[in-house]
Amino acid sequence: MDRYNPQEIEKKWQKIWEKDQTFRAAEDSKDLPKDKKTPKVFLAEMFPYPSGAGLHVGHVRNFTIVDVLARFYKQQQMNVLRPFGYDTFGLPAENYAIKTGISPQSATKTNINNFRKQLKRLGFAIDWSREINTSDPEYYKWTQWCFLQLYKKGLAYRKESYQWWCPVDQTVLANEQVENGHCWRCGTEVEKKKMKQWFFKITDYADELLADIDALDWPDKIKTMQRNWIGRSEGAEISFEVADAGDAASKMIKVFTTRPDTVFGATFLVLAPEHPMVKDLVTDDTREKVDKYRTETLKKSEIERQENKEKTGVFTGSYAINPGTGEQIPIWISDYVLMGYGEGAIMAVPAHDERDFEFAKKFDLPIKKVIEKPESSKDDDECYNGEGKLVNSGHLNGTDTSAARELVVEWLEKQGIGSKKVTYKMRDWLISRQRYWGCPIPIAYDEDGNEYPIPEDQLPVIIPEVEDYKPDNSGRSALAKAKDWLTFEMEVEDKKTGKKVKKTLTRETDTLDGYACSSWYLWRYVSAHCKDAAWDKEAIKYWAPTDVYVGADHAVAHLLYIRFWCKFFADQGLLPFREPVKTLLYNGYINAPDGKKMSKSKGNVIDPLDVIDQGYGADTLRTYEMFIGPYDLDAAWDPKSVGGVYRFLNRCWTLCFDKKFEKHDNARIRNATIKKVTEDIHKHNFNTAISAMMEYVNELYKVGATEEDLIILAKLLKPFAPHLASEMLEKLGSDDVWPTWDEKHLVADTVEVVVQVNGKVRAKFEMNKSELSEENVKKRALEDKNVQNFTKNGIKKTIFVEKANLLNLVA
RNA sequence: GGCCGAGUGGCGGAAUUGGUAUACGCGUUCGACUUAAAAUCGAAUGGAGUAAUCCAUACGGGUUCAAGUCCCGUCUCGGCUACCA
Repeated sequence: MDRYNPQEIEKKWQKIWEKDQTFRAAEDSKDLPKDKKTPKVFLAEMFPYPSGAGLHVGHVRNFTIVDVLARFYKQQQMNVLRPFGYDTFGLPAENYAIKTGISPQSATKTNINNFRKQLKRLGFAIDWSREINTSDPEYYKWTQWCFLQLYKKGLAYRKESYQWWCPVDQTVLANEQVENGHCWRCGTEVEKKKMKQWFFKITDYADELLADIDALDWPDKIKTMQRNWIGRSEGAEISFEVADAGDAASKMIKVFTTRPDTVFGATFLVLAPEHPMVKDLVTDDTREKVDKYRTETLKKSEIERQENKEKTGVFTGSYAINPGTGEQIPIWISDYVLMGYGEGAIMAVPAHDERDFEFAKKFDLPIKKVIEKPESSKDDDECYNGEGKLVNSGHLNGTDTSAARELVVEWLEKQGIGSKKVTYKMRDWLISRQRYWGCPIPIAYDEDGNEYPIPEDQLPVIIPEVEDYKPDNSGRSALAKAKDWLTFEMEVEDKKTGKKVKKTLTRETDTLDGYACSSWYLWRYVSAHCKDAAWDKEAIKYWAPTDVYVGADHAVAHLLYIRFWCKFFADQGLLPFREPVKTLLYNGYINAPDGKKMSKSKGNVIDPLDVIDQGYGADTLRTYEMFIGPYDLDAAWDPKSVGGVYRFLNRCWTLCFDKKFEKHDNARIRNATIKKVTEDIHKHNFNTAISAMMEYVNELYKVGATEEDLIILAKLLKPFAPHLASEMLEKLGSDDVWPTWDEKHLVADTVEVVVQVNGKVRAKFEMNKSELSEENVKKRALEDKNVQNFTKNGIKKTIFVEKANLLNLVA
């Protein structure tokens, strides 16, 4: 008989699947399954950036998880949608173009072709008819359309904002291009430069994005990260009057606090150095020092500002009035107060806030206790930030801090100087990139700088090819160099007269953040080639939302953005659901055999295609990566263990092709294995599902396998090792319908009873299940010499646990 | 500093959620086959001890008839976050 030859059978089955379009799902409304009884399942991985290096083992792990589920559900006769796509915009292609002059368009095409070929060699059950690519005009036409929908509702807008700027390369840098405060290309320290930027108003959805996290079937880790990212805090906004300010515009300073209950303990105010009111608060005496401090802080890089944990600051020369005590308190500026959060100003309560305490100590400012900590409190720090009863707080003395938080706000509200306020750490999503290789923002400007959206019927705004891909020194992308593209004539409504006029407009040269392109691709999949809409209404109703989404990255960014877009489009009546992903699986990384991250520079990269070509084949690779450990944990590659999995598949082969069928009755282990594998796949315990199959095969080797045993084995194996399993099923003349188990086979006639004395195992014996009772077991147990030995001084208590077949005697 | 997760053989990891700790795989050792090696097949494999038995799930306590699992404290590692008022 032939030996197990993965090369041969894998090629054979890949050809068959391609020819038969085995994994094709119903495309549009006409095509959708009428049969409502067959449930649908929509599975996807986070689509990859197709780099020139091709697939790596991390991709294989990610995609195999999806594939196992897709094949498993398909074998269970469900309607499975398992598409694939490429996230192709981005810096690597652009940098490659700058270096080589090869256009990103063409490099991307080459890379996709390579990726597709490799994916096919892994035997993934992909519906290739709906392959998508974000840099395809057919696709980004609809990304631009999405942008316009947000624009129409005021959720895409422009405002001035600081951007990273490299003074040597004369270009704007994305956050990820800034490494420890330095430009990733030339190593120059980067600066912040104020520029007009596009934003999406994700903050409008902050509350819903937060509230809906609870109900998600997502890993807690991600849920917590998203909650922290949104960073909602409830508190109050309080206005402090500036003393002796007269009728000046800056008479009141607004602060945000989560502890309004401590307002009587506010002994000074601190403003962020950038705070616009600082200039009105300085006096002739302090001006020089304040100006110096402000320039120094602004000059400091973010890194320096973070490094220097010691508090710094200067007194402005002005005072504010504490609304509780009526006392005058000094106003300071310090870089520990951030302009971007709350009001950019705080009331400092040094007795009950550690940062304020530190600041007060350093500059010798008064510290006034307003909370009496409860006697039970073990906290013996000088600064107490817990709960307690108020003291030194006028009419609120004796009130609990929790109640006081409400009362203080009510009291301030009556005086018109305070109100409840909620703030978020999350900011609006900055989406403009001064990059060539991205989706053009469909906006143009007239000579006065007025914005005009490109009408939907004129989409897509195509990316023009250029000669030189370098950004120019104005901070604009290389798109600005495409002169023919840059200016054009369009009929628009004149902003003043309201009449239709033809105007010469200049296009926006910023492109969209790549995350915008990936914020809606899951919906494109349901009708990948739909010509007249981003997604087909009927198809989306049938397939979406995504049932299982698998990835290893983008815990907050991408996974928050798709939730935001989903809620937005649901509000426009374009999506019939408010959360895009039901179950999220977040898989771990695969590290090099030494446990370190794989990297080209370290030379420790394992190429999955090499593993296949070494002779192991795709089935071994897939099965190994599922066996390597729990899917959500990082794992180190172990070349020896790959061999172990290959041996296992080889044993499956031998059992099927090289041995005679036996008549042995293996119903028990067969049914137990079906149950274990089925339940484990449902729970995503892929590693233990494979263990169970190994045990099954070991047993069949010992006692001999019947034809039925082998059919079951092949069916269970198919999601993991589809080529081998298909070959086995072909020989056995069986379909691949997922098997069910019969509980009656799992109940044995006899069971092993365990007898413990004081919790330690002292005897084991077989017993007929029908005779299993406390008395019978105890009687048998006491016949045992060992048990007698340990119970010489009598038995105080007997515990019988039927479900564990266990008797514990307390002696 | 804060929040979260983890710590089980030589290694990757199992353990029905409080009920026989160490499944499965790797490695190692022995044996079979072979002129030999590889491959394959079979057996053994937490530690100590001749043995009965004892000791082992990071460490120290506790709850319980019974703890890897629950509670309290300590240590170590990993992730995220970083003056967010």
